[in-house]
Amino acid sequence: MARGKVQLRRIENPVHRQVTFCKRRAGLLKKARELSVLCDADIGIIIFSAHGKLYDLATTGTMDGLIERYKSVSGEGMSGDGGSDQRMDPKQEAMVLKQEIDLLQKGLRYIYGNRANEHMSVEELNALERYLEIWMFNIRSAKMQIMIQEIQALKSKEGMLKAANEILQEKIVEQHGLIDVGMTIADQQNGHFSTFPLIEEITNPLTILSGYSTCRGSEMGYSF
Amino acid sequence: MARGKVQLRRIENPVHRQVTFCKRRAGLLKKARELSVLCDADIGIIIFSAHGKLYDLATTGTMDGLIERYKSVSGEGMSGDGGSDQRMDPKQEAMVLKQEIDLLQKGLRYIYGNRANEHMSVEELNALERYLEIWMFNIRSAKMQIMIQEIQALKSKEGMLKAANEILQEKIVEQHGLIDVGMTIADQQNGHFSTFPLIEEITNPLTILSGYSTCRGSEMGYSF
DNA sequence: AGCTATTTATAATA
DNA sequence: TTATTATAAATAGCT
Repeated sequence: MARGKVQLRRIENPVHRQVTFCKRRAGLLKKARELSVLCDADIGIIIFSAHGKLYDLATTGTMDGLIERYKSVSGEGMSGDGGSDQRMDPKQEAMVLKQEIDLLQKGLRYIYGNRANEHMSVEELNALERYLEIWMFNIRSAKMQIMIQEIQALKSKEGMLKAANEILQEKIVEQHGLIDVGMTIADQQNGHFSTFPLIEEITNPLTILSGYSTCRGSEMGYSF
Repeated sequence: MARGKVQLRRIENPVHRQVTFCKRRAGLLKKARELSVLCDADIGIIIFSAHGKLYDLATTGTMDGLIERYKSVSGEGMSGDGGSDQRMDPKQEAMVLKQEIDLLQKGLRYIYGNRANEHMSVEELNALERYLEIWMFNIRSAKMQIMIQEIQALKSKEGMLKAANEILQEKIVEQHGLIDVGMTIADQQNGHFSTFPLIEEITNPLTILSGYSTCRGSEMGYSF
């Protein structure tokens, strides 16, 4: 593509061919990474040089994960090319999951093990970072939800207890005239649940994550 | 690459993203075919769109053939996992690792799957959150280290070049009397590397947390 | 889908 | 391999 148009045929000069192979290989992998990032695609590339040396790239998880996903999908869609591009079926989703677990395991080995034995590219590290950010967001959401549910359960329990309390008090008043028990008054003043209204303000975990910028969570099919 | 530089990050506009996906996918496959022909390489590419639709290319034989070849070749090079860590004995480390992986897998299932089927306590979620924070820190450290190493390499290169430059200039002055070349002066004033001292300030990845976008500056050399 | 203005990739070369 | 640079290709933003 420069200093002369290129003919689409095998380069005969071996040196020239090797140089071109190096450069174009790098270019191809770069393009693949860009496409992956820009359009949120998962890409695997396998290159065997003429001499049989292997070069590969997996933009998501591991190559094995992508291969498994490929096999499951390409095997399924035998009924023609009609691309009904709807939501992913559970099988595919499971594949994606497996890939991510692969990446995470690799990350763990990288961090806890000897770094010399595990090679993670800056790209992989970036991918891991993205996952972790999304995770953190989701985990915080989950915690919030659990706590909110718990709080609501406690609230309703409180309501029932209060009601029961009042009924009991009335009964006591009926039986003993003006003698008051006192406990229920103390409980009400204590304000054990007085902080609950504040919960509404922190329901959205975004308010907890100070620096969370690119929230991809909502568009990834997280069903909550 | 046209009418405006593109930032290396997910395109948020869905229409725009889809168009770019189509165009760049075509471009990528074309490049792969060219590389294959020009340099006599065998290439397989697997692309999953964000919605899970599969696009593939095998320049030689079938994808399954390439996958088999990939598996046989990539399997060979694996010389075991011998990670002798000095701090912990391997057995213990393996246990820790296994526990963490279990937790992470559970977390993934929890997030991606049906939450009703996976029960994670707030304690477990907190543990997960702690792990993720540590991970994030470590990953950012790793990225920083890689970049800092590159920068230091460039620095030492610069030093050598400057020294060589001065020697050359002296020689020229010796030979030509007072005639000055000027280039080296310009280079020194230019301050091409004047921003390097700032690196010391951002060595701690925590300071990067909020503003890390995409370091494209020195990406050329990352070939891990 | 087409059309350009620009950005990228890279062939030739050292 | 790597670096440089003139040019060919690819493609982003619009129709």
